[in-house]
Amino acid sequence: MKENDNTRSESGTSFFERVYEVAKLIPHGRVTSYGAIAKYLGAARSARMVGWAMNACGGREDVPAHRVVNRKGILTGKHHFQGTNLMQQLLESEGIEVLDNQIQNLDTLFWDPMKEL
DNA sequence: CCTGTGACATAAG
DNA sequence: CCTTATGCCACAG
Repeated sequence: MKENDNTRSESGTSFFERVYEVAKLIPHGRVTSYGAIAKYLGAARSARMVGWAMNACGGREDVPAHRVVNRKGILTGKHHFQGTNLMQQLLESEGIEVLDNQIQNLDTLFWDPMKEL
């Protein structure tokens, strides 16, 4: 095996797609954090990549990016949605309480892929 | 190979 | 919770 596998663009299974896969696994009415997803993928320190993956998701409506928030439960990425309040609307539509861009009852709504899967 | 980037996480103030 | 700074890592060019 070559340890020097620069640019692992193999098999089309990029780190990004894995993020999308996990995002799709998020149950309705639940939320998770970028770090949790990153950790589940084996890259706990790549939480930023998770967010960046979402940025690249553009168009992948299959990816419920609105269910992914930062550790505080704040809708940090809402700026990337088309509507300023679109993200919140989506969350509320799933029965999630959102106040001032922050998810309420986060401890109850939080969904950890490491724990649930 | 190097540089830039980014929707985080953590620490310190 | 805020800002500021640092780390960290994968990907694009």
